[in-house]
Amino acid sequence: MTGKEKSDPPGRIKIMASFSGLMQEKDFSSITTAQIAKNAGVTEGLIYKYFKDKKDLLYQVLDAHFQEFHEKIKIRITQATSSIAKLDLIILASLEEYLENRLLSKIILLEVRNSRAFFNSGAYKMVTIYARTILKIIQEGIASGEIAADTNPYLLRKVIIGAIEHACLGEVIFGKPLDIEKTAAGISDIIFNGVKA
Amino acid sequence: MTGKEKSDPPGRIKIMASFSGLMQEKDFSSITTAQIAKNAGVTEGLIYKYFKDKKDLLYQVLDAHFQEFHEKIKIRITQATSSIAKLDLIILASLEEYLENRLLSKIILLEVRNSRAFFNSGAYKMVTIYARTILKIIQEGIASGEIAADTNPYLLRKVIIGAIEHACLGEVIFGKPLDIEKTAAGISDIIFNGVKA
Amino acid sequence: MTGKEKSDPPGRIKIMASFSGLMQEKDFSSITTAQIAKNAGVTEGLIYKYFKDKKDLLYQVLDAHFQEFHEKIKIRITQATSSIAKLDLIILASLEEYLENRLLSKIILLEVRNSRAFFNSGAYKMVTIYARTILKIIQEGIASGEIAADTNPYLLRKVIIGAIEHACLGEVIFGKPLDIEKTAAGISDIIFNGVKA
Amino acid sequence: MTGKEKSDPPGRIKIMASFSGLMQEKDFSSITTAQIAKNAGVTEGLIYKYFKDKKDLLYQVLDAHFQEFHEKIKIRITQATSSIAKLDLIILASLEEYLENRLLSKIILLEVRNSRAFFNSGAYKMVTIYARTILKIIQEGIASGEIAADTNPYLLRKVIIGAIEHACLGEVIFGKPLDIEKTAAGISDIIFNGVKA
DNA sequence: CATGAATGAGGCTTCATTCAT
DNA sequence: GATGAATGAAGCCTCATTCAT
Repeated sequence: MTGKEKSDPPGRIKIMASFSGLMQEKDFSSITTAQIAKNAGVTEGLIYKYFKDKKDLLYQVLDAHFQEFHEKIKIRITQATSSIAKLDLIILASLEEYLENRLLSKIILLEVRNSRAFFNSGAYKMVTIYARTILKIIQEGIASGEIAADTNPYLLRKVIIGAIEHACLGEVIFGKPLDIEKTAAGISDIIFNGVKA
Repeated sequence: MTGKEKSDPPGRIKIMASFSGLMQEKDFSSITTAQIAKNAGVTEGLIYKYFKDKKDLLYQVLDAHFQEFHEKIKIRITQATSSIAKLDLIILASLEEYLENRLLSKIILLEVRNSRAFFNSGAYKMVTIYARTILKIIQEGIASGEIAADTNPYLLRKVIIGAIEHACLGEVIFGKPLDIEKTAAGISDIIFNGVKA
Repeated sequence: MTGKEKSDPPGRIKIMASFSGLMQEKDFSSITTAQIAKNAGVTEGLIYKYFKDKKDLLYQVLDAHFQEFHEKIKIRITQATSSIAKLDLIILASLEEYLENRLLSKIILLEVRNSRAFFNSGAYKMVTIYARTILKIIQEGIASGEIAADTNPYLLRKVIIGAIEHACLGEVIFGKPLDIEKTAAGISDIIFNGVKA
Repeated sequence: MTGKEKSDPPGRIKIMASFSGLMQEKDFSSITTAQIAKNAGVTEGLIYKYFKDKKDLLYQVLDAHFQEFHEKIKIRITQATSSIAKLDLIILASLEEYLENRLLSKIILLEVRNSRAFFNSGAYKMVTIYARTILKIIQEGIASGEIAADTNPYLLRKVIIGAIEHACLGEVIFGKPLDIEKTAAGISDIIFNGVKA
């Protein structure tokens, strides 16, 4: 329905797949166009038929992945009724996705922050939308009285996203296994109930 | 008192200063040895008299900054008595330092995660010590009954560090100003008291 | 007929030619990639599209020259019938080739010995084949009774090759002219008849 | 008696010794002044107090070694009476020295040929003297009727030196052990008696 | 739709060498 | 007699990118 997958030429698809694969193992700046092409069974030149740039390729791939990610989250949220339940779901779903989809998490956690250009990219909009979704739920929670009225919604969002991202770091960087459900529940518990005895 | 700065040759000092300065504006991989040298008023070759590598330069500079950072935090912590007060202080001090010392925060928040090599570097040990300090305080808090007994200390640490780091991101990347004290208080409030109404 | 020159891209050919030319005047380590490229009318980068290394370039060029060299020798040998006549031919042909083909002789006489890496290169195999050819002829000579039965074939080979190589040194290094036929005949006479009165 | 060893300053001696040692393992161009200095327990600058050049250092070291080498040979020769016996001795002694004194052989067999500059160096004179010694003995042999009258003495010398050097190559490059006496006897036999049946 | 030859800018690093102290 | 800080030139190599076919 996005109108993209329809008639994409084989070369384009191969390139994106190749790049996605490489991003699983290495970081952006250490992946060369030569590798991308070779890995895709395509010539280097072809990359520039479909992508303005190496960066453009990154953004387009990221875009595709993120779209999928956000779609999934939106669907799951509808299953929850209370705001807190929704946020719980987001925390859980985000952890799941981050860990399952290494490409996405690596880009969001590691790569993308390095490049100011990213923040002007289309891909960044998706991140923004994700963040806005969270913000809205928080605000609804405050409005509905579920969340304390004096809570700064922006700050809460930061704590939530920060917790999610940091919780994934060890896994993403060192490959340490992580019990997703326990972690999600724990984060949620800390943030909603506080840790004070 | 660290016994390091004493007899360091001028060139070495200039190089480190130059690099520190450049890191304020650009990210590691887009800083060239040529720039470092020019900016230091030194020849490129001299860099390799004092540093094995461009990376080695990064680590040594980071090391110096982090040492200072951790030193300050340790001193301030002693002023607090309760564990929660100590954690409050750490949150505040970390925010302050991160924002004041752009070099440090950029390296920790952005650069360093990209390089697996970093985790074998001496500089990483410092980060570990910082993390351990936080963990200890949490454990003391649990032992003393200040913090809920069923709290997972590792997870709490993740939430705290994640919150701190994420709270700084906007400032670090976009230069958005941040009210440090309010932010610190807010994070603390969320984490210790919870946001549930 | 070797099936190599057919579809070699122009750049590759130019680079090899340029390098061959430069080797005529200078020694390997004092030839720079910049010179090679300039002399070839090509950019430096292109070298690394076709050759892994500067060394790789050397080996591939050497390989091509040596192949030709050995081919010629083999053909000429068939014209001789006795073993001694064959060795005479080899001595003559080797001298001729060495002096005509400065590149080859310089590499074999001077450069190549410096680099242990050479002995693992494909080019070294060719040298081995050349040496083996000589050894076989000697052994045939011994078997057929032309050469004294108590001759150590390996040592004789050493003396032959040593004589050839040393005889060329003056020419190769100082450009002293050399009467090839007389020299060949002289070497042959010394080795086969001995110099004892 | 050469007037050198007398009051050589310690630094000079250390540098030469260090360099000699390094030449045992590596080749000239891959030994750096930094290594020489470090290995000598001296600063790089000091090298240039005593030697014009890195090359100059090479030549002076070579000179010392060669002088010793030639001295030994001269003494041994006097023990022989006939010219052929003398040449036999030279072949044997040369093989011995080459193999025992890796530095010397490596320089003569491998390094030195690469550099035209060498042939203007003082060290080259020594090689010349060595060569001239051999030539003289050959000429005496011809005059005395020991060696065939129609022998070209220059060519014979080439064959002799070529045989010696080539015989050592395998040992020097690959470390293949060599039975010196047998080899010397074999070379002598081939050259003086010929190999024709 | 795709190839593949070629570019060019610049990156990091090495090293012999000098000179003030 | 020796140090050690600093230089500068150049070397090899990498890589994103373009363009004619």
